[in-house]
Amino acid sequence: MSPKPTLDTVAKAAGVSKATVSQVMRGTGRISDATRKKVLAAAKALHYVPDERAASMRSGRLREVGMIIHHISNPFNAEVISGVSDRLEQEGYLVSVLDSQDDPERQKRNLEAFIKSSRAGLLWVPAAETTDDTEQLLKTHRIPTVTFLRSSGIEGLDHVGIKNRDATRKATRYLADLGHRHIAFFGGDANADVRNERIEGYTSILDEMHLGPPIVWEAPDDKMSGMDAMFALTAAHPEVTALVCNGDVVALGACHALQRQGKVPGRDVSVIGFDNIQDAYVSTPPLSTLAVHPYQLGQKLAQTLLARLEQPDAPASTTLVTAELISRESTGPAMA
Amino acid sequence: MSPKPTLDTVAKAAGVSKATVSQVMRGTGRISDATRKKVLAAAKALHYVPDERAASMRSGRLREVGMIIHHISNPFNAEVISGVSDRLEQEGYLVSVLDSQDDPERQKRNLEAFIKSSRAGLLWVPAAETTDDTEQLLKTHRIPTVTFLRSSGIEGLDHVGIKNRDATRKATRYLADLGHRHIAFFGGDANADVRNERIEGYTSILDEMHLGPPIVWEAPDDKMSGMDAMFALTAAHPEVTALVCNGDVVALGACHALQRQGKVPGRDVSVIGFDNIQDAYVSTPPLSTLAVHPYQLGQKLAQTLLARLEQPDAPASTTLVTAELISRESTGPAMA
DNA sequence: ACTTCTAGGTAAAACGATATATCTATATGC
DNA sequence: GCATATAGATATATCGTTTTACCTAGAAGT
Repeated sequence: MSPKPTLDTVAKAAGVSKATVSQVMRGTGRISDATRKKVLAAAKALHYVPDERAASMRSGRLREVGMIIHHISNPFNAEVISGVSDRLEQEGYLVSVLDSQDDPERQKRNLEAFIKSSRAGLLWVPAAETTDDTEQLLKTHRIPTVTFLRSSGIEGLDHVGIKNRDATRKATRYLADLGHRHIAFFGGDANADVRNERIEGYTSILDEMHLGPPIVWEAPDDKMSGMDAMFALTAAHPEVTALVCNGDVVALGACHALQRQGKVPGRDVSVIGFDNIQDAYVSTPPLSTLAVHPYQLGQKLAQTLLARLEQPDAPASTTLVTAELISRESTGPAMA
Repeated sequence: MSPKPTLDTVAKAAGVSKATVSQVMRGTGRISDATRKKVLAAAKALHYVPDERAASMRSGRLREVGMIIHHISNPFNAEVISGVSDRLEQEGYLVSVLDSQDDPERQKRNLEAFIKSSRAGLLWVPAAETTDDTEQLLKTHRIPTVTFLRSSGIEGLDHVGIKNRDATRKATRYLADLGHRHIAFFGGDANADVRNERIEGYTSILDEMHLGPPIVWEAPDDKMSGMDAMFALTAAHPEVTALVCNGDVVALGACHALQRQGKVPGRDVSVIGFDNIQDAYVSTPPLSTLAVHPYQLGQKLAQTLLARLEQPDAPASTTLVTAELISRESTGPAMA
């Protein structure tokens, strides 16, 4: 029944002033041991918890950062979140997550709510078709923002991403060294920047090793679609014996398709995924893939935001983390 | 360079008082059309956005609710979140999510941060080993809370759950009707309430149909562990020909184990999962499962919280949604 | 013409914290 | 012994809103 205790409540109970209580709670060190104990006792007894809203309003220090990501259910993202939270919690920040579901409308609503609620900064995976007015929103409100995985059209934002070009170069060269001569790039959405970078890496190796024209095949990023797209690809290009994929999920879909055709991934057709999700190594056969450590990426992300908050006017930074090629059983030498 | 615009900024620009601007922004309808237009124009020009913190402090109305869930990456949970958000956004609430990772320590930190930041209410999946002091925290601060999926030890909280007992009764009877005589319950953690309810349903059918003593087998909730546990189960109980599982993931793990043993799920051993995740119907063979519609569950959840916020002193409610049996190819008649 | 009502607007207090300036003893310097 | 530090506590202004009560004109009623 009693209303929420405030500084005043505690002050009265301890027989001191509000100012004193405030100083004790923040540990400024200007208060004597005797009164400090008194105040702490009173605070504990009343279950007093300071109201962050009031504190942040007056002090101008925000202690909460937001994340807006395209798919909260993606296991990779979940690991990123955990890396971010661990690092930012150390500095006393709370990290709360919004799911845009890769929907520009929803993302805009998220962003508007985000702005109203005054957070210190934003970690953001821009939705696929982010509209200009959404970008405008971020620009005019000058929110400290770090994008990750995907970059935005906005100048001057920090970014943490993956060395995509590098990664697919590694994967493609690996397949070529195994003797494959007809390698396709499989999966993803045509107008995605990230995918284009990956295709660039793939194509560059093809060029360097004179392996003919690139074969690039689209497929939405789920298993089912991956399977269907793979049926289409094998019909159109029966000569293909190796796949560099835009993601593990779609790669697993492709493997399924192969199996339904009586082929064995890793023997008849080699498949390399991207992401190293858990399913990649419990599938049959285990999937070769390009692995990025999402937890570390999350920590890097947190680090970048902290630096930005520290120095709001520093020039924008771009950090790219390398992907490592993990060879499992879905890849093997080309058959003679 | 200009600092963030406030009510005052807009008021000066429009040549009216703060109070007037405030009324226009909230649409109280007491302001004439002429001045309203003036104010709105000024607000737009300055990109003014009200500060939720100040507003909520004064009005006492909170417009943000939090969710704390055990695994943000679970696709089922992601769907729940989306149902919750859609419903609560209609009422002008922002929904932000924290991931406890099923870790009691992290959950407690989440909760403490949550309390400081003053949100209207909490949607909560209690972590597996939730400690007493965590529960105490919620109780003493009287936060409007709805638990879901798992229930807490706290009296008087609303709850939205699944008719677990009912679901596994359906599944077990279905298998028995297919002629199976040795049905095991597979997966989950020994001391989980939800699992116990499911085991109860399973056992009750065994009793009614005189199918011998229950066989209950533990397994952590990932594919790999499911596979390993299944090897152990077949070794210990070769007579088992059907499985009621505690989740799809673990069920898929079991199917894998069967395949590695040269057996065919649905022919040699029938398997029923729980959750109906996307993988369940793109696996080979597609997995029979108990389906709960997570989006609808989310909406129900939002509805329950809204009702609680409306009537803080209403008696606690419990809502259970039914799970539907979806029969796919991982189940079939017992072999003669 | 005089009261009474109402519409449209505003001043000022409040929400719960922090920050700044100020106050009062007591300790210190010479 | 007198000025001056200094430590410990406090009064008060402030952050950006909402709310309440009040004010002022012109409209309406008689």
